[in-house]
Amino acid sequence: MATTEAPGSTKDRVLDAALASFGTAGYDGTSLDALAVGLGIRKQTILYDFVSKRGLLNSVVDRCAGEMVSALEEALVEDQPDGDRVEAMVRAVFRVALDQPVLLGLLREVSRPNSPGAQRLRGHLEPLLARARVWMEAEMAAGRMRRTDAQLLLLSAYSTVVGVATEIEVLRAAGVGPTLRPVVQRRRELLRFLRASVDPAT
Amino acid sequence: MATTEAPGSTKDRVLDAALASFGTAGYDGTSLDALAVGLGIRKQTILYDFVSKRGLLNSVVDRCAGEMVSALEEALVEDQPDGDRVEAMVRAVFRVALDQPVLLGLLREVSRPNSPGAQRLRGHLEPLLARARVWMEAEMAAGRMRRTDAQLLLLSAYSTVVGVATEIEVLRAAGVGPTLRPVVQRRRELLRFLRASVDPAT
DNA sequence: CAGGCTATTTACCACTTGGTAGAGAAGCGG
DNA sequence: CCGCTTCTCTACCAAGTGGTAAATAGCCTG
Repeated sequence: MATTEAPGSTKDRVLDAALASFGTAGYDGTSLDALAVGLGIRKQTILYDFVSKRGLLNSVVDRCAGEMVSALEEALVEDQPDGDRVEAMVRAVFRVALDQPVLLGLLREVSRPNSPGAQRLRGHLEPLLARARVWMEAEMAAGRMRRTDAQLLLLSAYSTVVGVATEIEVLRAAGVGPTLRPVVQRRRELLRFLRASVDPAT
Repeated sequence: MATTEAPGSTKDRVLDAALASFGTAGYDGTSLDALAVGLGIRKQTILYDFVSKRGLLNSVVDRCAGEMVSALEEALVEDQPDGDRVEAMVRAVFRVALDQPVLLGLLREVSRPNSPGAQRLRGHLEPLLARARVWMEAEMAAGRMRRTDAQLLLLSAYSTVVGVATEIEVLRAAGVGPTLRPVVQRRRELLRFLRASVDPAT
């Protein structure tokens, strides 16, 4: 009856492996057979739980988007009086991303338009984006935030996060160890950008 | 005897179509059959010119990297006395990217490590990066540039460019037309970041 | 016209893909 | 022990994959 799956269950292990494979090899580059062999099970066991490859992708996206969204909501609940809610969100996103780098791979794979799962991801993120948009517009109307295009600003921030994925991977490919520095630097950069776009002065 | 192919030739048309397909559908998501049908030719005609699918990808990467590199070299030759060579390079990259957005798709596809073609792209870009690195280190030694990690700075800039690809695509997916604004904004942001990292003061 | 060279075709092949059908197996309440 | 459900397996399939072999057509040169 429990909708949550015990960690370590077959279903959960499949989700983990699929997340990793989709994120690194891409959707088309992932074969159910290879996935199953890697887990020591048969492909049909995967299909029993997820019906189809597409269904598997959807489940992976759902789980990841869920984690991301709940992390964001949590960051928003910590009601800093009016203390930088923006900063809290950015930090939350980067924390999740650093805890589970594989998530970034999936995010990038799924951020490609026409990619299966792109639409599904949008479905998860859209309400959050909408909330952020109306909040920003309220702030702007109240003069606590500089007038700017909320939609554009949010999407720019989003693409920066996805860019971090590329950055980490490129760095690793260039031989630079998985240092924390560039990520921190980039977070600082993003924050500065957001603040500059938001500061009522200027 | 000419190594360059007349535009409009079959080989060139294949390269164009392959670039588009690799950039949007990805390498694994591209089938030679589909590619051929789209061009009104037979798959084996493609294989005649490029030997294998991998060879086709290599040729596409070679051509694109060539355009990018020559654009950069050209920007460097315009010897602004010591006038922002950095700015000239950034502008050159963005100009190429805007003229041929499909290029960004490929760049992103190929920026994934373990991706076929990633290594090849690195092979093309490495000498350029090396040159930039030694130049920056000379500048730093001369005190005309703030001490910083050249490698890290360059890779960060690179990932920003790739990020533009994501951004454009995400914007389009979100219904925002292919506006120029966010790209310009992002270029300005990158320039500011580079200048800040480079300014001897601070 | 013969003979080679280039370009494109038809015909096939071995293999992998995602997906279906159905058989066991393991547990569990009666 | 029975019957039911849940899960995993073996066996198989149709479609599509990249790739090979060989035939055909055009074209230029001798």
